[in-house]
Amino acid sequence: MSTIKDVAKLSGISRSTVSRVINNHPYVNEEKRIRVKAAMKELGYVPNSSAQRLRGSKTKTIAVLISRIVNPFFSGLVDAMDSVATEAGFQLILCNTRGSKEREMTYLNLLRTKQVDGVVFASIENNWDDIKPYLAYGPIVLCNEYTDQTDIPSFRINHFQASYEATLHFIKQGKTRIGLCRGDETIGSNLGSDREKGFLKALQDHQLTFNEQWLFRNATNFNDGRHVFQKVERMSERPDAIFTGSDEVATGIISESRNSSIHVPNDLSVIGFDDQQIADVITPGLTTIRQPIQKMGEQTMQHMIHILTNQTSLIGHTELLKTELIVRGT
Amino acid sequence: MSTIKDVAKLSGISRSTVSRVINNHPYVNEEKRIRVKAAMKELGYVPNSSAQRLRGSKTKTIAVLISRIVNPFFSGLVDAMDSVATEAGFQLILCNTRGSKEREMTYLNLLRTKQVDGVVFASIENNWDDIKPYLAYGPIVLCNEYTDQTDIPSFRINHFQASYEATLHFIKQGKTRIGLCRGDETIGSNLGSDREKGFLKALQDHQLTFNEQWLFRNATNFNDGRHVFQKVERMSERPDAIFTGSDEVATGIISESRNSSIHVPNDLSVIGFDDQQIADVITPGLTTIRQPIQKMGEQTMQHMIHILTNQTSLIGHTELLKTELIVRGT
DNA sequence: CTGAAAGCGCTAACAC
DNA sequence: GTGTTAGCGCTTTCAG
Repeated sequence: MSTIKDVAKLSGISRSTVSRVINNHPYVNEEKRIRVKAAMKELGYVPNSSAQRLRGSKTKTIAVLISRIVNPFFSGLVDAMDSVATEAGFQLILCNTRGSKEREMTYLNLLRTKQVDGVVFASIENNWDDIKPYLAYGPIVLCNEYTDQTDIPSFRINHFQASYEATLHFIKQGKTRIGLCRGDETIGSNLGSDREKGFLKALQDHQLTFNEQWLFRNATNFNDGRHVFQKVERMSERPDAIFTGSDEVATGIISESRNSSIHVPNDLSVIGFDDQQIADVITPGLTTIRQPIQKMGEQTMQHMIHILTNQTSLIGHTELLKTELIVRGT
Repeated sequence: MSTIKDVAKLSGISRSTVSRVINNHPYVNEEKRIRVKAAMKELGYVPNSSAQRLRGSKTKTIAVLISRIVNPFFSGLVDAMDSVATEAGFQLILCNTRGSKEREMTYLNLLRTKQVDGVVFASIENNWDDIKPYLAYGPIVLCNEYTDQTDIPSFRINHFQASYEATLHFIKQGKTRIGLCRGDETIGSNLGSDREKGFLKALQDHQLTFNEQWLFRNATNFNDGRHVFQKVERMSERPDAIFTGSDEVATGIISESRNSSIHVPNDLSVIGFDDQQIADVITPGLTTIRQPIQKMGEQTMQHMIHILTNQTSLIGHTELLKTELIVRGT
């Protein structure tokens, strides 16, 4: 493994000038620049990034925290972020927390140990109070998630409103016994509770009462959806519509309904969230709320890179992206 | 940001001993160990990983190359690898090549610049000749992909055989005009060509001829599947069955067929690859070849970590995992 | 068991 | 424009 010293020796030029060539400094004699480049090529020299990092304390690496990469919502987000990051010369460390608070803190420590320049939270497990101290070590940007305990930048949709609209759609269709699936109750996040509030507000605005039995907690994936349906099946008083927090859950419900006499959408309407590929392909087509996933990921990463590049953060900058209700068969 | 020097000063103990405490060396006086730990805590000290890397030339980081994270096959693979890596204290850098040779080489350079300890190829774009030289900088392990140009470890299925079996299934059902979708033609990879060979061998063994028109190249995602169907629709002599390289492509074909008079599976049978969630949910259910994605990812990462930990590689070790034909409606 | 000291490879003043 | 030099923060001989 050759070092800058070897290049200097071979080319007969000092280390500092070699370094200048590496970093494209101006004011380097053209002839020497060529000699240095030739030596670098001959030795197959590449700068050692650990040394550069130690010296410059920049890693050109960003940690992206998500709960499950296999969820198309998150892989879409990561994909969008990756495009922007790559373009700007940054790498991404994949931080798949699997919903674990401990793992989230472990990843957050990458910031303290200078292994990453910044952290993007696309899912959030811990209370903000526990995360806040890490702001001292580098920028943190939120994507999708948010909390009223802080005003750091967040790129997301208005979950209250989206939820209100979905519920309203049910009501307009004459549904009166409307249920709700929500995800885990993360203390530090307002996402789930805002969705619940929007849902309840819509019911309240139309004089509908809510049966607590129709609130399904911790429903986040396909199998959870199947279990939700099984529970519904066993109920004496069943909901006639369910607003789910994700297309995966909704798909699980629809899939499981096929083994039963309860018909979707005649007996049970379903609305999903995200507008994933599957929503368009399943029969009946899944009515769902489309999130601008790509835009959300791109804007988040652009902002992070802006902070990292210009050292200035737009504190309190919250970008609210538009959602759209996609009406299909369910 | 406090350093080892600060800890040494505060505790009144030398840097070397502090370092020993950090690294859990034996032979450190218990009382001193406690004093050091107290000082570390008081200062909120964390070792700077760039310095550790520079000194020790270990990064505890592995690069995973895939072509598209939004493909459920790859996100499943990454998820499995991540579990194993995290468990062993390694991080993953996500290398989404998007099918670009250049980007693949850029990522491969992480190995040269000592930013990662090893590289896993779960997709491969360049010719092996161009990748080979990088073996000098660290271990490379293949997952899913392979090439006969090298015998480095590979964890994968037998694509020839899987393809043969799928084609045989069509033949047993009385199909005679069988088409094939394959992905990009990567020079360095045998995957696509082996699938094609298995397919052709099955036809040949049953005295069926192959119409070149029914070979669809560069079909890798949902939209490609839709285009394939559109092409089929315009043909005067249509295939009565298509073996696709992925469930995504198959889903695209089925989805597009709904706007046409060609009925799946009556007029056109389809077999997918991977057995993704969607195969079970779509109607009609998609017949497909199940790959042991999780096991493949886990074994690959276990092997990589084994190499990194024990400095020994099982050259020529190819693990062939079992596939299973899942028969559904198409 | 512990401390002093020598670097790992690189960059950035600083002087020429 | 260019070379000399002093570290960045850490680990690891090598003596004690």
